[in-house]
Amino acid sequence: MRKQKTTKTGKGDQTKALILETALEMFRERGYDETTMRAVAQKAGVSLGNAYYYFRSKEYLIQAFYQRLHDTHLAVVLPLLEHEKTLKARLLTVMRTKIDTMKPYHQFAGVLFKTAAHPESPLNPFADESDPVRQASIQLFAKVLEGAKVRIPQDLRTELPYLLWVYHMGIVLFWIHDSSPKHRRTYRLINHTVDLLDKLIHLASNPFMRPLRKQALRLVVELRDAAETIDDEEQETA
Amino acid sequence: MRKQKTTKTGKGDQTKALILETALEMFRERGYDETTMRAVAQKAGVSLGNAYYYFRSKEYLIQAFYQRLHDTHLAVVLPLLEHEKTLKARLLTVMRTKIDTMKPYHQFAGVLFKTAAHPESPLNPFADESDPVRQASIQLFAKVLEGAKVRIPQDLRTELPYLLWVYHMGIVLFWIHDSSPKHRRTYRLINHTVDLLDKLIHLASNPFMRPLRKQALRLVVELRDAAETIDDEEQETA
DNA sequence: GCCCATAGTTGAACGTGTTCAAATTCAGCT
DNA sequence: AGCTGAATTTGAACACGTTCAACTATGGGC
Repeated sequence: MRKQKTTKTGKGDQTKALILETALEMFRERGYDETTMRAVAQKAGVSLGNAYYYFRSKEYLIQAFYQRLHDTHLAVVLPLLEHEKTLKARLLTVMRTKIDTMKPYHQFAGVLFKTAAHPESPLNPFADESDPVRQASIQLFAKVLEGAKVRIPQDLRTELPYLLWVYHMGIVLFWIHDSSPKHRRTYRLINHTVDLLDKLIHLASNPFMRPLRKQALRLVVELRDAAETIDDEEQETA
Repeated sequence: MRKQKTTKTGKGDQTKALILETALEMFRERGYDETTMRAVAQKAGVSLGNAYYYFRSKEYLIQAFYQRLHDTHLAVVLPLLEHEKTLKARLLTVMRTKIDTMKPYHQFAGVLFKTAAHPESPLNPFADESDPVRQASIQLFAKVLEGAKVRIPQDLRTELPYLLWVYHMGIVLFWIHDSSPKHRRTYRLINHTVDLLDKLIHLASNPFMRPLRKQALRLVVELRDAAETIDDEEQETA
């Protein structure tokens, strides 16, 4: 009675998937701005209005892009992580493969951040606790930590996945702006920052750093909570 | 012969200023998205095309907003700085007045960052070495440092104005997203981060931190240089 | 077999930012 | 006074994202 709705929602899902595939393909080939909703609809063989029936706006197509990207990255990085035991090596692997995965979308990614940085945008990666992609991404950094043979105090260990995710967002932001050949600058930045991060984490784990560490972590928690509460009222307005 | 071109460029400057004033006023009252170029042109008493003759795009109107904001902030903060002697107090003063100054534009500011975060945007505050507003803003933090009675090693002292500017950008970013009453959260964040920054600067100035400090500063310089070189090729395309 | 609520689909229409060829004004020159 | 080229100004036109009232298909209930 409630399970056998094969056609009811089935048709819609199919059309939605078709539009999404078409859009992502065109984004990859021509970039975001150069891909019009009309062109997507036409190539997908549906009407313009139909595309808007499934995606409230052009921006919402980007959310699907986030998801796709993360899945691809996971598939690449998880097997590689099994061979790396130190925190530094594991972080390096994650960051390098992340950039590798994003490469085909370099042009497209610029727009991604432009819209994501807007507070009212539904794509703002810092808002909306329930965003599954972000949670999954933070989860990956938790896994990076778990598998590493390193002693880290519990208070820091709790917040580190989130902090590493923020760091990783920073690297991505740099990569978006990086027009050097083969994005060498970004890879070099990853090498340097991971090395530095590794040292900082060890320093912060030192017992005599405890008071300063505690203070910094309190701040981090406050920031994170604020980010999650923010923009709540704007859901109604939209 | 070359000084007396009163009317030649004078007329244009006048029209340009008129359009700008009108636009900023409407931005403040209705927000950026709700202010159309047509409305600006009409209120300014010029044609739509004329507005585009002086401002290549709607975004270019924002650049003037940056400038205006900084000038206002300077006028407020410079007198106040004369009474503050410690680094911490001086930083607090600068940051608090910054938010005070921006308050009337809270809604508008969201869009500002949205466009500014786009790598190809002419407003990207990290690109374009020659951006005068950014230089002036960094200069303010240099002044904050100069007037403070604190011993800081030369290598750090050189980079600190830039680093403080980046920090200040982070606070502004938070403020844009902050919908708490009277932006209390932002002011609280400023209190906490300035306190932390003060401690970190003292820690980093400690002789035994020298190697780590050197490494971190090398990274900072590289990042800064990269940001300045970036997006150069895109000037042609635009 | 008919009905109807719901899911799905359509394309015209709106308002927007932006472009551009043409018209107009203006200062200096003859 | 008239000419010339540059600066300025115009408004129609374009392409786009988005909305919406209307239409069609579908499948479960009688």
